[in-house]
This record gives sequence, structure tokens and C-alpha cells, in this order.
Amino acid sequence: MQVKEFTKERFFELFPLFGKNSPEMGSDIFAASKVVDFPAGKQLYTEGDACAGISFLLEGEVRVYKISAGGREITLYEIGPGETCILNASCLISNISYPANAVSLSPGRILLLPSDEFMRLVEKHGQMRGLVLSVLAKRLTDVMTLVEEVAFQRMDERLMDYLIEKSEDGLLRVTHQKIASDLGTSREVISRLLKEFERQGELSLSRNMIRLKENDNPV
Amino acid sequence: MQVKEFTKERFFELFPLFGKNSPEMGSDIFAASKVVDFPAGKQLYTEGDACAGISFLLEGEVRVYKISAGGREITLYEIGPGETCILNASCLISNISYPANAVSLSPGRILLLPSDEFMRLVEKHGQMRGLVLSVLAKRLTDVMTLVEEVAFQRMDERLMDYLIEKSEDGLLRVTHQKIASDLGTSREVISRLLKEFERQGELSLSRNMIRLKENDNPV
DNA sequence: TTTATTCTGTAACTTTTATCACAGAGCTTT
DNA sequence: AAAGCTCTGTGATAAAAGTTACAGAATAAA
Repeated sequence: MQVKEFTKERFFELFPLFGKNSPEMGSDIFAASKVVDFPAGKQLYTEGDACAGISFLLEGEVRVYKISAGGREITLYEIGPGETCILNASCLISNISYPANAVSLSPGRILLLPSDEFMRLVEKHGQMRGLVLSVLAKRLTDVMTLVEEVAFQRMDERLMDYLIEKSEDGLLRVTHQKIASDLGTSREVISRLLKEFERQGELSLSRNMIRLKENDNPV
Repeated sequence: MQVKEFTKERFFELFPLFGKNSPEMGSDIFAASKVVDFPAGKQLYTEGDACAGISFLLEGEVRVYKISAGGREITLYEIGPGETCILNASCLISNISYPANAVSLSPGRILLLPSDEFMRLVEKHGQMRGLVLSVLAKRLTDVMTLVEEVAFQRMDERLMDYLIEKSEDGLLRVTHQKIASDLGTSREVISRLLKEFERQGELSLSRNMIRLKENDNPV
């Protein structure tokens, strides 16, 4: 049985907007929500589902993605701790069903605010709209940029950008399949391009691991 | 010299949300804004620009698009009378520059609310955030769907969907180049696919005109 | 009616991406 | 150590899309 071992103070730490600017609203949210834990790989929602509520991500990573009829996937964006899964809010407000899917990349925890409570708080607190607004605005520009990349860039460019963005100290622990699912292509394409990069001395490959060589660092 | 021959009543007609639900806010907006006319083909803003203010579209059609280094374009969405050019608001709120371009498709007219006035009204009126929110939510789902289409659908499918969506009574007055710019490809590709559709008896082509044959209408 | 402009058609070709079909490498689990 | 996964590499092929390069048709302008 899951105990709600999560304090309001911790919530305010993760979402300083509530703690600092609007503790009253923050308290309302916390009071009306419940903590939900989830394992890695848990399908949090599926395209077409009705919206259950709005989640504040406390721990873990969540991937929001589209999936094609043939089963190919493309990641729209990812969410980390301290972020709001804005698609919920967006759906509730427009009264539509989810336009995408979400899955957890790691075990994690959300603070789940049920739909009716959310709508009540949106009415009550003007800042709530402000919060949702700013996150939504960011996502919109993210997804616009993604359209541009998918429409105009070649896969090798997109892959290299991805590697640089996702790497930490030039290292990436990831399978080729995962990259393919993020970029919206097939595993073979990624394997081939990576091998080509390796031949050109841009990186080295091993199972579950990509090591970028820092030859041409940005000055 | 442009005379402001545009009444608040007309504004309320076009944006009933203001007239009905919040005439006070509507009046504030109208008072702080100015009417701006523009010709067809006018570049309203360019990617990277700072945001000048938020526009309420009174007349005409506006296309929001991305453009590649090679000059190819893709339309993100279009805006009609009674709609808000939400990208402005989005930029202002997130304090970023425009993530896309906008151009007028026809002569038109906007009610332009300057940035500082907008931010003031956002503070003052909670409903303002609600309005922006709902439009933004819709655009986000639009653009997500676009990502899916670009990533997973073939051009012939996308073209046919486009033709069906854009046609009125099975007619489309449009050049192949315009279609190409909407779908993010080159004119030749569109010409070829259209000709192929014509050979298959799906439509007939003439200059600036596409006539769909209503053979397989949805029942 | 010329002339100029815009729009469309199309061949030929290249590039890019997707798909199929395996083989083998490298972990994990018995 | 043997068996069973998962992950990677790669050839062969096909399909889709982009590019180059013109020619000619339709319309508008002079």
C-alpha cells in the first residue's frame, strides 16, 4: 500500500512558483491531489483517452510521443521533475481527448490533481492559468521546432543534433531502437548512420553506449 | 491615412467571448488597441523577431509557417477572422522571440494590442489568460498532429487529405507552388502527384484550379 | 498583338529513407 | 557452460522524395 510520504514543503521546493508566488494556491493543489507512484515503462495515457486529471511530475522522466499505424514512434518532448504534464490541462480546457501518448522512462511519482478539482482551481486562482499558459507556450514552440526539423532536416543531421543534446560528457547510454523511436525512424537507419559516424571518427560505439569524440568542439 | 472606422460593437461580434462573457475586458482591449490594415502578402512577423504585441484578426487570412535554409516552406496553421494570433501572446508570456513566420494571404485587418498593454490586461483579467489558454491548447494539438503527418505519412496521402480539407464543393483555386509551400515539399513533387491523381480519375487539373471528382464520397 | 510573366508537365537522375532478412555479438539467466 | 534474450551490423532491394533542366501552356501587361 502506497503511503503518501510526501510533504507540501517538498512540493513547494520542486515547484517554487507555488511556494514563493502563490502558497495559497499551492496549498489548495496539494490538498486536492494525491501522490501516485509508477514504475518505468508505465503507459500513463494513450492517444484518444479522456483526461483523468493534471499531473505535476515530482520524480522521474516522462516521454510524450506519437505512434504511427505501422508502430513507428516519434517523441514530441520529454518532461522532468518540477514540470507539469501540460497536455492534461490543455485537454481539459479544450475539452478534447489526448492528442498523444505518454510513457514513463523511469520509475517516478506524480502529484495528480483530478480534473474537477483542477477546473475549480483554474476558476479560483488566476495564477493557475498563468502557470499553465507559460508551460503550454514553451511546448508549442518546442513542437513547432520539431515540425521544422522533421520536414527539412536529413536524418544524419537530426541524429547528430540529438546525440549532442542528449549526451553528458560525450556519453550516451541508449539503444539504437530508443533513438529511432525518438526521431521517428527505424532502428536500421540509426544503426547505419551511427556506424558511418564511427567510420568518420566522430564517435565510438558499443552495446548500449555511444561515446562522442570531442574533436570539433564549439569554440 | 488610415481612419479607425471600426466599432467596438463589431469587435464584440467577431469575438463574442469578449462581448458576452467579459465586456469590461473587451472594452479595455478595444480601448488600448489600434486597428491596422494590411495588404495581401504582407510579412506580419519573421522568425527571431521580438514580439510587438498581440493581434486579434478582424478580417483576412494569415498563414503561420516555417522556412528552411534552402527556402522550402511548411505551413503550421492558418488563422481566420475572429481568431487570435496566439503566437504573439505565447512569445510575450515566455519572453522569447517568434518561433515562426506569419504572412497575410489576403488583405486584412487586425486589432493590435501592444505588448505592455497586453501584459497589463493579462494581470488585470483572469479571463484573458483563459482565452489565450484555450487557443494555445488548440494550436498545440494542431501542431502535434502535423508532426505525426510529416513524420509518418507519405506525400500522396498528405496531399489528398489537404485537397479534401481545403476544397469547397470539390473546387480549389490554388497553384501547385502554394500547395508545396503548405506541405513542405517542392513544386515538382506536387505537380507529379497531382498528375498521377488525374490519371487515376480522382480529379481534373487546369491552371490555378483543381476539381475533385466526388466518386468515393464518405457515406 | 507582341512580349513578358507565371504556371504546369515531365524526363532523367540522385539522394535519402524504408524494408526485409539474417548473422553474430554480448549480456543474463539457468 | 548452455540457452535465451536483446542489441547491433549489414547486404540487398525497393520506394519515396528531391533536384536539375527545360519546354510549353495560360494569362497578363505593354
